[in-house]
Amino acid sequence: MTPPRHVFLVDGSGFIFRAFHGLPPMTRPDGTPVNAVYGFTTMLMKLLSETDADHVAVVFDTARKTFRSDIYPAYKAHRPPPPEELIPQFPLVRDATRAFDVCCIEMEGFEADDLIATYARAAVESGARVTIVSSDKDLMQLVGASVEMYDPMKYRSIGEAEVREKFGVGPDKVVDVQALCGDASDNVPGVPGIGIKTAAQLISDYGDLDTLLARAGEIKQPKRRETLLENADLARISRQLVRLRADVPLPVPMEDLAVKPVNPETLGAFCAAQGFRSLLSRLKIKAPPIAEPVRAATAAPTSTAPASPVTTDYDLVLTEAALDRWIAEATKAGVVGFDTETTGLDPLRAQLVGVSLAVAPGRACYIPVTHNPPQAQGSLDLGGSGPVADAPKILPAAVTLGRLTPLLADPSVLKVGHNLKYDMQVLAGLGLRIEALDDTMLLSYVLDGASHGHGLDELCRLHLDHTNIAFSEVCGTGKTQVTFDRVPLDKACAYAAEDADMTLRLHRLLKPRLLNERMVTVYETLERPLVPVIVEMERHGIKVDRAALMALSEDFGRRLVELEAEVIALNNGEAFNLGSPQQLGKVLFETLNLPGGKKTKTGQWATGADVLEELAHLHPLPARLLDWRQLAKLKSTYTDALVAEINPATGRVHTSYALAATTTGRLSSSDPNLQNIPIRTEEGRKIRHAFVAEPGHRLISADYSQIELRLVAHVAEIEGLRTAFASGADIHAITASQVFGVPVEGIDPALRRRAKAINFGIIYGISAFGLAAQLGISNGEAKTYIDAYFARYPEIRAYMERTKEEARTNGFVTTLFGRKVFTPGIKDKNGAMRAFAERAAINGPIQGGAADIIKRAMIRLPDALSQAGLAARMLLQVHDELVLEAPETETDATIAVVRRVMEGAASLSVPLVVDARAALSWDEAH
DNA sequence: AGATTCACG
DNA sequence: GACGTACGTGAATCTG
Repeated sequence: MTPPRHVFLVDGSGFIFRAFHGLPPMTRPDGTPVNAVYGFTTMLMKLLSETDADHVAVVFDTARKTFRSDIYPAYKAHRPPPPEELIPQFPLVRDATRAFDVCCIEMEGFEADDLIATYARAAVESGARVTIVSSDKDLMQLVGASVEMYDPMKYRSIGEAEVREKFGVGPDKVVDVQALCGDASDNVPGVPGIGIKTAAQLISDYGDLDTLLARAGEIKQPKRRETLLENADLARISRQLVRLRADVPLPVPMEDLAVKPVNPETLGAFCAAQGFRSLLSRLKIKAPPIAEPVRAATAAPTSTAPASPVTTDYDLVLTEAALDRWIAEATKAGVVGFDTETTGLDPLRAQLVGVSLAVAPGRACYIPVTHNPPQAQGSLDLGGSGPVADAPKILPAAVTLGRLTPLLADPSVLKVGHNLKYDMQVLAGLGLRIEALDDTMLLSYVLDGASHGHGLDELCRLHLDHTNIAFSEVCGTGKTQVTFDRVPLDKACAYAAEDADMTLRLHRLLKPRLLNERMVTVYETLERPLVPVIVEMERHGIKVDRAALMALSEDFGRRLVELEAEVIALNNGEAFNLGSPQQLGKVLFETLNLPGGKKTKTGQWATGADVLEELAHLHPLPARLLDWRQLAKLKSTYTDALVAEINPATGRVHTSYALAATTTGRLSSSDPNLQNIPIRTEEGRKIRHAFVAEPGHRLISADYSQIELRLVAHVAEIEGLRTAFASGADIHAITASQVFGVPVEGIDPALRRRAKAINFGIIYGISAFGLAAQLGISNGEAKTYIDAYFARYPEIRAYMERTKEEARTNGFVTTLFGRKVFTPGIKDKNGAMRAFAERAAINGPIQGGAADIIKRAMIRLPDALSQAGLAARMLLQVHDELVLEAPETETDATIAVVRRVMEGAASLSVPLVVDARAALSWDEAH
């Protein structure tokens, strides 16, 4: 028997819980939930393929009762039973472990952590290194010279430095610190009032817990001294609870942990039974490497560079013949991974540098279009000799683009990209169009929502166990960063071809999931067709009146100076930074001694607008400061910033819409954000007034009236609201009348305002606290309103319960178009977290449904306009509003088409109503 | 980098 | 009984 050299101890129980909460729900064909099993299986597959460990075990907890409950009955006693969907997964995870021919270890009366401690000790004593696969902080006490931890979900190693970062002390003192600060999630009491920071300080000062407790009388702070003296026993008990036992008799001898080669058939059978088809296909791809296991090699590389599952064959295309071969191959395949490389991130300014194509996994090429590799110093090289002459010669751009154009336009060849919006923008600048496209970013977004990001690198790590070449590795960072056209061709090829290759591989994995996971409709009718529409909107941009904005900036700047002087004067001439909430808090509540100060959760004085408004009754300073803040915000975020965003080539402002960013399916806008242009105040509207139409044109603003409340009425089937909407009258007044039992004519503005606030509250998953804060009334009063509302519209309560239940069962809720809005935290043991998730779940179908409807309208609008012979262009989307620019002579006809398309984008049990107007500026059109 | 504040729907 | 809350975003600024 060879002694172990590197032992892997996997915390199975810990992983199950994290995977369950961290991964979107998945079910086997028979309905058994398997998301944690899937996460576990991929994790183990990855670990085993990458590590040089020669001994591996997965360690589990058994029953809830352990020796610790004898010491302290409350230990972990408050934990709720595991979620129902998790229970069937416990045995399956053990099956998964056995499918890899890896040992499962567990023992009555001991936690997995104690077994891990024991095996780690045994391994270290026999001279081996140990890696504990877990992120559980309770295991951090075991870290040492030969023992490290590895967090399998964050791909992060935890050594002494990371432990010190977490606990403020080295691993040997972790137990003492935990004994003092306790652990709420395990019900370890600790010493009341002592948190992790204080505990670390105390242990650092006194060396260890026993010394500290013996000398507690010397502590200066009276409060701290007393609690320590009083709770010394509690600290000692806590230490017993957190200290892991390393002396458990080994249930399985160490030599049994020796790694055995995986039997692909056993593993394949298991994956097939669970419906893990993506893993199955990966197994098949990996068939040769598995037949000759990576870990059989004694000097296997460490985990940083996982072996690629298939051999890669990346070709740098420099001749017309090669280019033609690749294009022919792509055409024959009918599907091609596609990516562009450019000189920058802004697609309107970036230059195309090269294009990569992938025709099969591992088979890809890079076609340079315009490269300017760095010239050797001092060599201007006009004579054709020297280093530059040795650089490979690329095809003329006109030839390359000429050959690519028909491929891109060919509707029978599917171009698969990742965030194709970007590539389409760049190509559009060269007059190239793409027909027939799929976007892996959008596929990932509709399938997995916000459970993880949708960047190419992240998806490759997640689904393909592959770490892409980093952009920074190719182009450098900071001052030494170069644009892609300066990168040597071989390096550029390796990077660019990989992106196209990985995109195609992701597509093979993600596209088939659409059908199983019922996402075909959302992807095909809402997401994919929106891409070219957004491309056009972004490229077109909107005109802003530069002179008007600059004049506003100056005006705001002058008034800011005046206001600052006034505020300083009101602070007895004492200068401070008006933009610093911290300094302002001191001025208000310490210098001026104003009452009613609240603290934020970090212990700072809260100085939000609501606080300042309250204080305005007592002192002139807060009101001045509010004015200052408003102008400072408008100047820095809008007037100054927007002028800087004007594209010199077009004279217009071009925002960027994120298509895969929000949890609910909405778009978001950035660089600059044109979805939060001011409107609520008079000063703010001046900024909106600077968004204008070109000469001879008009801006048209068309917005859905009350679309979210209409969706509530429809989705929750609220009869009272439905009839109210059908009548076409003022919805908030009708609500007020129905809820408060007053005839509509008798509704005063205050009552209407309350009804309006409740209507909004419903959309947000109402709470008495939230409504009270909104209306400035007591919680109790808010509750009576909500009760009255529920009494009048009983269907709303049923909807809320139904939606929460849907979220608990599935892990997501759905919109009327079938979009999934994931609801992480819906089963969190923390009540506040859970309540938050519940409100988000209630809001999901409403906000998401409205997002679906306007997306559908946006997709239909361009065709509808051109069929009507209208030249109008869509410029902006602001969630429930579309902004268009139309020739002056066509405004009425355009409004008619826009209204028809928007109102007809969905057929609900309540009418969809659109308000639309045309004017010279956005302010007047809205 | 995180917290705070505030602009929008 | 206390806790911390309205839902969803992005940008600027201060601070450690």
